[in-house]
Amino acid sequence: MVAEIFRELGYEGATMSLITARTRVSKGSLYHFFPGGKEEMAGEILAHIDEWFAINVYEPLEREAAAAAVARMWGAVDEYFRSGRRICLVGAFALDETRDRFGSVIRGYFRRWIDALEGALVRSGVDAATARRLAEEAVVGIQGGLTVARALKDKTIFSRTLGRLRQRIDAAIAGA
Amino acid sequence: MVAEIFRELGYEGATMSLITARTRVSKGSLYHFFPGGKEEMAGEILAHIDEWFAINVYEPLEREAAAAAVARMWGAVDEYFRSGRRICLVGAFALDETRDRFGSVIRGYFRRWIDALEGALVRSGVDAATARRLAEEAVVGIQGGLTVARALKDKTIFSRTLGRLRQRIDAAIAGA
DNA sequence: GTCTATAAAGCGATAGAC
DNA sequence: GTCTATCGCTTTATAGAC
Repeated sequence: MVAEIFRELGYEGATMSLITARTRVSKGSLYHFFPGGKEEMAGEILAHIDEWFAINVYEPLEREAAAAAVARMWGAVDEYFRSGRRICLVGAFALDETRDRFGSVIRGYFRRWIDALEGALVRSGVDAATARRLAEEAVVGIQGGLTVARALKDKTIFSRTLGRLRQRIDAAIAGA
Repeated sequence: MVAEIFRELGYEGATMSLITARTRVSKGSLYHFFPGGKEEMAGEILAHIDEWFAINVYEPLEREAAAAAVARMWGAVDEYFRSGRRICLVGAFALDETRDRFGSVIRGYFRRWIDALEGALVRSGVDAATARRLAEEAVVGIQGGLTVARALKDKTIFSRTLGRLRQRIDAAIAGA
């Protein structure tokens, strides 16, 4: 709910007044739950996102049968970003002045995603160099797809991007 | 100069006080040149970006020999984004609340880029469906590469992304 | 715990001297 | 044209009643 306000308007755009108005929770209560104020709220939202990706993306990629985990990733990503209607808050924070504030979380999000996908591809028989290249390409492509989809107000761009990346990775797994 | 402040901190993060401090031009003078204030400044910066891309990217793609124009695009893009040290202000604006304010400029930037690249690929003999797919993939990939490069503070991600996209498009032109 | 009222600071923008 | 001083408003954050 609050996360959606940040996703829609960015860190600066999501003012406390707007958050109280939309959640119908007063500032007093908001500061009761988040004594650290806005920064703590955003921090917990980022932690929640990281937890979701850990459970639904990173851990399956790290632990489950590689091909199945990769297949599962596409579904999870498509679901999470609502097929392109939602942007990636971590990516958005990486581009503005919040970058420094949440730098380590932002770095961890992208690094772990790329590393986990690379690992799964290696385990499924793809050679190391190709796995690294494909993993980086996938995470980069997803971010770009979300950005351009929102810029053009055309969510089909994200779907097509996801489809292209999936096809390429599936081919590498099949050919391994 | 001012553009760099916006690129670094985003629309909200680039406050007028900060702009006066860094440019050593007082607010009075700033408002003398930009009566419309901050919004006008950002608008002119976006217009300047659009002009640069029109001259160095779109028009060559639309007018020059297709293969040469595509080759030129990679150089122009790498130069403009300083090999990944600079982000795309248009992409950043697409993700925050400025999206609505500059919506048509943002849409125009991405649409014209994809369309121009698609056109050049078609003219160089690539079939229509493949050209559209490759053009979209390139612009999406560039945006994603810039985002992830900044998030991981690793500009080599952008270089590798550009290399991958270039290779794929060159192969399509060569095979056409 | 939840609220209203308000403080303190920073914001974009303006006035007016020079 | 450029500056300083300041306006009016919004921001984050707090105080204190209930």
